[in-house]
Amino acid sequence: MVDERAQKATIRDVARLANVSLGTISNYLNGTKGVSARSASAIDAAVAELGFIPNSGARVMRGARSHAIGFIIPDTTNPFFIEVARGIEDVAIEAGHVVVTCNTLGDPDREDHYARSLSEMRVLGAVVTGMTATESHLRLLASSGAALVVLGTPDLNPTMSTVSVDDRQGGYDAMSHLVGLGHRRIVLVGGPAGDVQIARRFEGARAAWSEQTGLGVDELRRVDALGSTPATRMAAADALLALDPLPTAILCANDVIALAVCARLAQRGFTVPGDFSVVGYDDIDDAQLAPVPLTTVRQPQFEMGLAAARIVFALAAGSEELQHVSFEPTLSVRSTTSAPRTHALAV
Amino acid sequence: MVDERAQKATIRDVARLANVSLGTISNYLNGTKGVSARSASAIDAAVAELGFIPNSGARVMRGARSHAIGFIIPDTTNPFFIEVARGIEDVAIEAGHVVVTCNTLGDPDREDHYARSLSEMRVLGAVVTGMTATESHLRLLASSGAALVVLGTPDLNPTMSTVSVDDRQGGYDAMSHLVGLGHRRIVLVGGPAGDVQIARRFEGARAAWSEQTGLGVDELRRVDALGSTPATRMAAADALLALDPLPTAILCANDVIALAVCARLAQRGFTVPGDFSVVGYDDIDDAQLAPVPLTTVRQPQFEMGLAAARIVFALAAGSEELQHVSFEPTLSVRSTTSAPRTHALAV
DNA sequence: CTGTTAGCGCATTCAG
DNA sequence: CTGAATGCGCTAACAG
Repeated sequence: MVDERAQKATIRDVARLANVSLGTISNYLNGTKGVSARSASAIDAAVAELGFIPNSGARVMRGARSHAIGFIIPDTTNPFFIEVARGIEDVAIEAGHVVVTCNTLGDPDREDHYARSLSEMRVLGAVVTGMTATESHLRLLASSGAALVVLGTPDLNPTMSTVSVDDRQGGYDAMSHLVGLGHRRIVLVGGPAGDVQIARRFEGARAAWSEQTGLGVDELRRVDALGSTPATRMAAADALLALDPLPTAILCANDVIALAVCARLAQRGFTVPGDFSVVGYDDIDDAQLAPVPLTTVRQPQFEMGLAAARIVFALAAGSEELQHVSFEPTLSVRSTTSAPRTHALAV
Repeated sequence: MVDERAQKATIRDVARLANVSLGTISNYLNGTKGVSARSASAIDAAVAELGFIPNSGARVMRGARSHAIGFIIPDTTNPFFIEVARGIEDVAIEAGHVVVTCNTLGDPDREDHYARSLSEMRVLGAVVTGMTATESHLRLLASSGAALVVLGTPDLNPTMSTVSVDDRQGGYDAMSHLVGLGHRRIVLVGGPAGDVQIARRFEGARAAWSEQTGLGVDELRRVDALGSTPATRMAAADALLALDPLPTAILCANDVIALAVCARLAQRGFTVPGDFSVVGYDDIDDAQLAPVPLTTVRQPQFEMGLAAARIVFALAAGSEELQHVSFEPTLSVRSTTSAPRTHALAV
């Protein structure tokens, strides 16, 4: 029953060995107050000898927040979120913190588990990807004292700080590009229903369409990937190929979908942009690495992570005011788009 | 200076409101002992009314481990690790824990930061990707009482539990496939130096080569991606195209490299497998999603995560014995490999 | 089944 | 600059 594994040294042991008092150690280790050089080196020696590791639980119990921030997302397999996470992580590390990535898969049970866990940990704050942000799990987290920043539009989250990109504009630009190239038979490829961001992008796309072509938005067809797996995206590509008449251009809700569509088209023997033009959204790394580099609307993922994390720290430091940082999407024209074939134009 | 943000309710407040004692609350909330139905409902009501959120720091301070496990990896942009993380996460959630993903980038400062942070948090354990595993940051973590499992070979980590896949065998199989197809001009494409896993894979590949062709291993050329970024992988592909004579087949250390190589070849106007056969390693999702589905050696990433996390919990529960779980790699032949062109055979 | 009590490791008083 | 005392929120051990 003996547990030899656990580290036993406490700050008291250090004090004893170094021959100084608790307070001095604490002051030295936390830089609260200066201590004499003699004490300092004695403490260093004792810490090293004992292998002393402060117990952050004790600090937290006294009312401090833990040195951790959460990042709540629906899907870790989307490189977009990973890149945002890298930005968050860099800021967190600089502040001596860690980030707990919470992959909810949109499952309420998992959302609840994570909100509760982060709350009990007394995390400093969290970056959440959200739609309503009034959801109960987020309220719980907020009530625990965590500083929340949502990756989403300010208008839907008036009471919280936000980091956003103008989705409507991005969709508008993507569609303008396609229309400008001469495309008039376009499909929108979306993801699982209920995603606000995607809705905004398509809203912008429809606006550009009717403004610039004078045609009705019902001329724009739509296909959705019914899930967040490779298989569902491939299926969406197949669905789109069953459309009659075939589209000449495909505007996707994100790059992961766009890349899957491109792959499927290639597998089916079609060429891009010869047979179809394709536009993505996000500009993940893989977009430029594709066999035919993807035309897409860029969101500055890493910078968004940086910004969100900085707001978390500012809020946690006592800043009262909501902050709303917004970035502009930028169309990145690469090689998956071109004018439609002449015979296609002659509908 | 008033901080209204933080949640103030403690277990004492709950006790007062529910009119029961501290001990009863604790017993009820933790399921340690049964309590009367009357008490239970009174407690539930009080918890809800007060919005009480237990402070895990207090529990940890009393000697318990925190409900978190770490996952230390060199590069979050490799989908391989993300998939392993998903496995770890599923087990963690089931046990009411969270996982802290630590992206070190191979930087000793970051490794140190994370080892220290996880130690101070008193995490239950950690899954580490490691080479030597005797590295100082891992020793620190172990000394904090965390249960460690390494994703790596048992022979290099005799003192720790491991989850591994037979890299040598995987490399052997990949090479056998290529040799069997008739390829005799093959390049090995590796990653940043010092990766033990890659060394093993190539070791197996060389063994298959000499056994099956009777040729010397110096006939096998090698090119390396000098970093873990898209750009370095593209550069490796370009380097390979500068070889004279050109290879007929390319054996890559992992899928991320292989996919980048395929993309670059396509961008340069070459066809796969027409001009070059390509083999990857890992079998990440993108492998089958590529325009031409990638032939690769599969490692069961998700299952590896599951296994590693289970060992962490077993160890933390007091199991003394080291565990070594190993998986078999399996060659997944898809469409990037075929016999070399005849003219290429006639060197 | 319930109530009481005694610390867990640390940072922050406050006196020297 | 140092030392001693206090209490943070909680659980385990024990007494009723």
